[in-house]
Amino acid sequence: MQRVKLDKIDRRILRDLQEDGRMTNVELARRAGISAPPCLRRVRALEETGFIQGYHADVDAQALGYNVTVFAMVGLASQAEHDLRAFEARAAAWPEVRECHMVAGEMDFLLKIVSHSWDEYQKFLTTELTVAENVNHVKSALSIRTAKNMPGVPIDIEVED
Amino acid sequence: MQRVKLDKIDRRILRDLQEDGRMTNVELARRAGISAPPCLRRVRALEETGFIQGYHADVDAQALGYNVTVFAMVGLASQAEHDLRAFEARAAAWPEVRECHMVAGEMDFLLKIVSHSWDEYQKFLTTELTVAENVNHVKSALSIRTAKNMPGVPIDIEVED
DNA sequence: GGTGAAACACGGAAATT
DNA sequence: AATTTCCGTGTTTCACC
Repeated sequence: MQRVKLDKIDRRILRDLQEDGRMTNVELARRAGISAPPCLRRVRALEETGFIQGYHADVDAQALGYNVTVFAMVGLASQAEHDLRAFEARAAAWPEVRECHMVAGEMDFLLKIVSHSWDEYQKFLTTELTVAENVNHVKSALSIRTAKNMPGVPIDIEVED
Repeated sequence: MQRVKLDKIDRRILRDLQEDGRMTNVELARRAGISAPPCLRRVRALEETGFIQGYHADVDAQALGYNVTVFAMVGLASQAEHDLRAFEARAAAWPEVRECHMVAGEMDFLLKIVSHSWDEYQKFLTTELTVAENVNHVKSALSIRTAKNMPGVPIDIEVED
């Protein structure tokens, strides 16, 4: 990762693209207060230095039948680095597991899992997750409703460079 | 939300745009096996019916100095609908709170929070979250590392229409 | 869903400060 | 060194089949 400082224009670009990833370069430039070519160069630079890691359409999970989101709190029997990595690799391979975070506290991993139904989740839980190597215990927190779901991070453009 | 069935081409479009939200319409059409104009019509229809809720650049949180991600498990004193809504409104107004899910289980809400540092998080915790109306207890799970972070849902194009 | 055409945006190169 | 203007190329998006 580059440690070059971002100026106000860069942050403005990041904020706008985080808000609307399909904004055209001319509109982006207009908002940033510069002309299109340097704006595009900045975007390319932000992509190449990894500040922008990609662009994604936000697909409505429920519209596709994914009605159930569950956060699974997983405790492992062994926390040796090799065993942690092995579990992470297994979690990454399950398509219904969308996020896998190693956390400090009473659990070892927090997983965000999407399913078509509670039954489907239970099947995944009993035939995949709880029986996986080194998994000690799993607590499931079913998401009833999502009040906020903002991608990315807050970007304040009004700070000094 | 429309309950019209998506055909294989629609699912292909959704999958590709979820993967790369800035893919050009001609490339999208080429992959879907149709020409550009009908492809664009499908994309617009998917946007208007809400299957596609938006497009977002995936900004590297760490590169912007957000080194700390915390999952806060919040228990409320009162679970009356009015009080739940009040807490959700408050959570939605905090910019560092990126996600707020009401969950079933031992807690009431699961929040995903980003901060520049552990200190900044503790300040938020002690001056905002724990002192907020109706908040009973908060357990913080600091994310050590993220092994997987896939946006959206798995989209299988090879199912019958 | 496909075809053709106009409007527009992208992405160089040269000119400007 | 960076931004602005200009222009060729490709894409988007319209009307129509």
